Amino acid sequence: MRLTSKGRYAVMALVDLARFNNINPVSLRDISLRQGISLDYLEQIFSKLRKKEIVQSVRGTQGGYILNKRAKEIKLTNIFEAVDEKVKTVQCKKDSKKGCNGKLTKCLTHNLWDELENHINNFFDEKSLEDLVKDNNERRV
Amino acid sequence: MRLTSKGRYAVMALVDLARFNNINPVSLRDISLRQGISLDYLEQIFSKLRKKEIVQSVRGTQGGYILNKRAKEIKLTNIFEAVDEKVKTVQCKKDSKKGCNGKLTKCLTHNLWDELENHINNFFDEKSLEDLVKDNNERRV
DNA sequence: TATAAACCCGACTAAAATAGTCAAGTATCA
DNA sequence: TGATACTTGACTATTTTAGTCGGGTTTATA
Repeated sequence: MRLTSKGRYAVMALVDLARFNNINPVSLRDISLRQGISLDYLEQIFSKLRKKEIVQSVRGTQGGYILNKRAKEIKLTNIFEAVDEKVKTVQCKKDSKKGCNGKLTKCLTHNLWDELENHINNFFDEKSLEDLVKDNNERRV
Repeated sequence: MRLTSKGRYAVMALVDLARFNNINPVSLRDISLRQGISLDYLEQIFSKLRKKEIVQSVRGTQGGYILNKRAKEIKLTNIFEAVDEKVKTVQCKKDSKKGCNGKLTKCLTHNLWDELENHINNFFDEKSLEDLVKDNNERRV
């Protein structure tokens, strides 16, 4: 099991963005430099974040992105969903040959993966962007 | 983030094995048929489980595998570790250019991934093979 | 003692996913 | 009008995954 870079980058970039928010739009170029993430890749990621209304874009010079909601209201779940990073455990539904979708007796561990998914998602549901920014400021002091 | 088949298969196979334990060794061929997992792939997986002393092998005709410990003592953590399925979140240590290993100011989200890892590992630490077998028997009734 | 069942081991490979890159735009400010 | 920055979609190299394949060795049993 691994978390992909896309998800990590999305969170890193948004924490970066959240710190500068309410002042001016932040350009991807700046985030790219500060966080060491490829600009082109960031553009892909922010395109998704914008479509899911997590950020707003400001075009033109001095443009960039701003948060579209308060940091408190943006949960990690929302971020991961936006960039297609979801916890996948069982594939029972997709392919009728594998997994257990038809037969009641199969998939001895189905329940387990469900539980695990819930466990992880609870963690993501509870953490907001604000929490991360705060957490960061505290450690900085 | 996804859980790979190797980890899922390992758990499925061991639950299957645990149900028949204390009677005779169970052959991979049987597990392969019951669980729909490629025999060759199972052999790879069980080779790792054996090296980590989770199962014992019995060679020759009528051979197979048996658990090397009581089902209660085999935690999911042990299984995942054995098949190299671990929760990977941050790569800070490996590559000195990326991540945050040197610099104190980088990696705004380092703490987060640590927490997440702990959260998931707690789940795996608590679940034993016995729990899964029991859980299964209950639902079967 | 021959044979078949089963484990053992390492190399190979096809397919998918990931992590980007690249090119050609459009909008806006100064 | 030029520079900055977002927008979009196609392309691609690399890595990982999920196996396959071909050869072993061991051992019960007929």
